Amino acid sequence: MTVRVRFAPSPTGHLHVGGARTAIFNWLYAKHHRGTFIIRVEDTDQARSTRESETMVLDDLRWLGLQWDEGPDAGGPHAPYRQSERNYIDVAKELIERDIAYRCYCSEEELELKRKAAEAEGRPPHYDLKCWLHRRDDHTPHAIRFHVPNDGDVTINDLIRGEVTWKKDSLGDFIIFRTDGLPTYNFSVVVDDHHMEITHVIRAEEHLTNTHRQVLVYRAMQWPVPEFAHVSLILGQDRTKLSKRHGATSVSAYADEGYLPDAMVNYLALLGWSAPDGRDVFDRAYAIENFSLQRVNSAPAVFDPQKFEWLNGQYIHAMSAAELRPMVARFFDVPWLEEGIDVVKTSVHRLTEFREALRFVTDYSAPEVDRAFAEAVAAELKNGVDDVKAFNERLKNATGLKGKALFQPLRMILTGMDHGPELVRAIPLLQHASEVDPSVLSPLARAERCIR
RNA sequence: GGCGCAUUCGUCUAGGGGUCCAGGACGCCGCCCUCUCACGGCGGUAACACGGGUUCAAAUCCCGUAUGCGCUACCA
Repeated sequence: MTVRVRFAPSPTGHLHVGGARTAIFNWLYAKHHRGTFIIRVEDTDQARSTRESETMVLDDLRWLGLQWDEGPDAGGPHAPYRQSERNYIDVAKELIERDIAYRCYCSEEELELKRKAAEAEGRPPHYDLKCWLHRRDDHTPHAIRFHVPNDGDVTINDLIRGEVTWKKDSLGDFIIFRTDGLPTYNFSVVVDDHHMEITHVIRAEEHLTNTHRQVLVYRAMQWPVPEFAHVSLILGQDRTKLSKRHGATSVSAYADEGYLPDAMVNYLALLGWSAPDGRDVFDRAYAIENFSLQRVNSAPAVFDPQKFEWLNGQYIHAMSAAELRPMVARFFDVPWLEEGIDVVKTSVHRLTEFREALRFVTDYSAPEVDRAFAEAVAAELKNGVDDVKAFNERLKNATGLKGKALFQPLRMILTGMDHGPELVRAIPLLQHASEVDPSVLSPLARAERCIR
């Protein structure tokens, strides 16, 4: 049987890192098994869902490079891929006819009162079965409930958590269709997953205790129950669920801060999953090849911005200036960008930092530099800088300065003489001329790097 | 309240009865490289929540406690 998995975002804003990780796990699982990765938009909550949000989420997914095989804009044999476009009422009607579901005419106010009374008396706040005991069928506004008999229990074998069991009497009759004519999540998700022939439901832990309701629907319809895998939550550094209070949490925010999609996929995959050989830095091909749900941790994970930034730096350092240039250009662009990137990239962890790292060239402010020093530099410059090491050596002897004291003012003078961009351009040539060894050339290059 | 899930260095984790006085990574500290800052290399710091069992042997299995989180909605 071929694996079919789906990521089902609610279009209520940008994709957040938690959702992104769930999407990544689904995608990795599908790719590993050469299966199908599907996107389905859960937009039955019309109050919160918008088409603009859907576009944003889809764009975020594309930015991450998680290409879907079926879904919005991709088509596929199991359309529609938006819940708002699917018909659910026929299934509900079938359940009513078979006396498994029933119409409920209770008002929300009435239910609210009963719930509070039950809680006050220490009883479970379950529905009191009023409309089940007095079933009727008329056109006054009503919701549809699923009847749960108080017998036996429901067990699933979660691929991440193992066996999880609930007693049926721990849950009351639940709504599958609202009065406004729209299906609830616990119902629509089952109908969708069944019609799309989803084989593995990989989703966040917050859905774990809804699963027993869904299994009941599968059983009632005599539909095959898919495999489940519930991934733990991502926490902020205060160990509460990651939210806006913790700073950037949306994928697009990280994109704006200069993080690379590959680094993000890598980091998020590491939050809960670990490579069999323990490596932290890996590309997509490696992750796909080695991914398995058995290696997904069931405990919640704290998002660590420092490690993410370090990892992003690893990607930047490993990339060539030519590869980096178009990505950096989104934030900052000059004609000599590629040469500049080449000079400073090892000191950068995020794409947005290139601007600051190259500031010494673009907008230095003329400092007070000792006149004698400036003249010494000018004199040495006349001799040329073909041998950087010798140049530095002569200058050091001439001024009696070294280290920071030497290079800071030197850099200022060089850029102050408007040689900045030319110097940056010259650096790769100098490097070449000085026969590879960076330690030989670098003094000048690195002097230019010195910002503070 | 009820039900469910979780608990290894500050953080991400390895570990699925003996090979663990617990390994790796980030961070932090130190050293090396270096005429500055980085990069890189080397080394160090630091953890099995607690209490009972089971067993010759438990981080690993079972029970309980504590703590955290989730669900218990006509949200998803």
